[in-house]
Amino acid sequence: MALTDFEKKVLKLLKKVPRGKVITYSKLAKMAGSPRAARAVGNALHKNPDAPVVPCHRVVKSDGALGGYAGGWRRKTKLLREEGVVVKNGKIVDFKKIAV
DNA sequence: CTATTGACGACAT
DNA sequence: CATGTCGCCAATA
Repeated sequence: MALTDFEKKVLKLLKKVPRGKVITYSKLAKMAGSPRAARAVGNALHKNPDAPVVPCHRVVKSDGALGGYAGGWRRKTKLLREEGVVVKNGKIVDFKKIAV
């Protein structure tokens, strides 16, 4: 998959996110070293070399919306629910409480 | 090197 | 609260 350093960093950070919690693209970008590169982060995840190694579904938008997902936001929502995250109408409930 | 694009963010309307 | 516009960064053509 020839991932770039930036993408690798993002993936690695994402792996650290505990199950049942979520993280925002911007926060991930910030940890990766570029606080405004939320889009670039999304792009990295979209390429999705993750599979079972990186929980892409735990990445959401800054306002608590799910954002996108390679397999569709429906799937993302379902996975989050499985981990104990309550999602309502495409938005995360108590997002602030479960966000890392 | 420049142009286009995309799983975003903040602000204006 | 919903939608639209501009700005952001990195990857790719």
